[in-house]
Amino acid sequence: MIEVKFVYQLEKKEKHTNARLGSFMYNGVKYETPMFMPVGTQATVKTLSPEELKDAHTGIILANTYHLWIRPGEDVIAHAKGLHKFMNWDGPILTDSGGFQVFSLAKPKDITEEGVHFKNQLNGDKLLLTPEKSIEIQNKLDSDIAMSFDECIGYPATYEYCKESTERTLRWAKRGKGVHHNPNQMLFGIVQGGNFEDLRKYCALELVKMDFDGYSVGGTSVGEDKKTMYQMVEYATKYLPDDKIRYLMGVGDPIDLIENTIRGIDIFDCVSPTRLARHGHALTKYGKINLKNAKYKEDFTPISDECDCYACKHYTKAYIRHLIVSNEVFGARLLSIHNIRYLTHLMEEIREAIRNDCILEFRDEFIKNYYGEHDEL
RNA sequence: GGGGAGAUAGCGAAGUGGCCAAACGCGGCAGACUGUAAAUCUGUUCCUUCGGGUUCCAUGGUUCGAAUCCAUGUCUCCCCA
Repeated sequence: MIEVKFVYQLEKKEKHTNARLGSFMYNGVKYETPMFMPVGTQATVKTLSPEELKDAHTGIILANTYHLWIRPGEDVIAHAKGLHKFMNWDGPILTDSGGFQVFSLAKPKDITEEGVHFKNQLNGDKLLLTPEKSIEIQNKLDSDIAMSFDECIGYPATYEYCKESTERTLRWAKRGKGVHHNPNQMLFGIVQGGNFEDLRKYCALELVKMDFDGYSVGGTSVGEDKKTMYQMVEYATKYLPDDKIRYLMGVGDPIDLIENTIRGIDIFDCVSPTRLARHGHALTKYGKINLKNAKYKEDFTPISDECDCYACKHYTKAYIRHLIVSNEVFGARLLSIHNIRYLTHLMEEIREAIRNDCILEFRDEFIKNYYGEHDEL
């Protein structure tokens, strides 16, 4: 469907911080960064149609190599002429490599130099995912951005472990790059290194030497506090080239989007808007609210008066609460639509603030509202 | 009219002499969730001034001790006429 990979354009750097405004053209459409990417692990952003995603101003979406590998299998998707056709999404797609599943599913003993041994949770089969295999699968999926196969290190981790793991992740990055031949697909390297400045620096510089199409910061949002996360991001972005896109993996808390934009990140992904939605939570300017709370039982106002999403334009908190409490999927859909739109709108505001060189003021104002003295918190 | 079974927390349902303020499920209330093994998980759910107080249909009894045994009553369900 897409003939050439897209090119990131750095358009502006904010005056007082490392925040960046950028863009790229894809399929005749201009996309702007900083951007938030919803996660669609199994070739679907849970409960939402492509039309609903577009209405929520979604740019890139994510899919997952590991999950699509074990079901339906990359060949099925190749036979469908790629992920875009398979799932009817003509916007950009980024595939995660399976590196997060090393963190979430594998045990330390399952990780070897060759790759990572998994047990297929669907049928018990023994699986081996290697850097080469991950790239081969992503080639077949035909996503627009492939990720290097890495180990997402948990937190806390010792210096020795982080060093060993990060060096292996670098070797894996090199091996993956060696077998990556899809001319329509970009390949990103992933900076690991835990919360150790020298390891982050070393990893970033080594990846840059390998010349990837973009760089991401991994190993965050794995249990560390916010201060540590921001530090890890600073350690990494400092050494990444200006002309390449920077992607912070797995981060989606609203304040984290702002803080890490300030530290030079361009794109983010997170399951939180859709998962929180399925669990009954709505993101608002005045904090996260839990619609399951009894106080919304007869609240016949929208989640937000200012929000332009389908859920806010047509439905009340009381109705959505009823749906969630009744375990009706429409409730999860409405909240997913809202939460994704909330984050894409937040990114629009962030871009506007960068344009106006007032991202710090924007952050302070945001925090005042989001964490202020409001009963929603 | 005759025979049988039963009544336990908001609901369903275990428990049939002490380890019972009473399992478990549902419902209720709240919390967590960050490259999705997640429409999941956790806590809590008689009252309380946190010392304790009052409970297992009701009343009376047996017993050191009763949701549990006995008597009577009330109510419910089933079968036969």
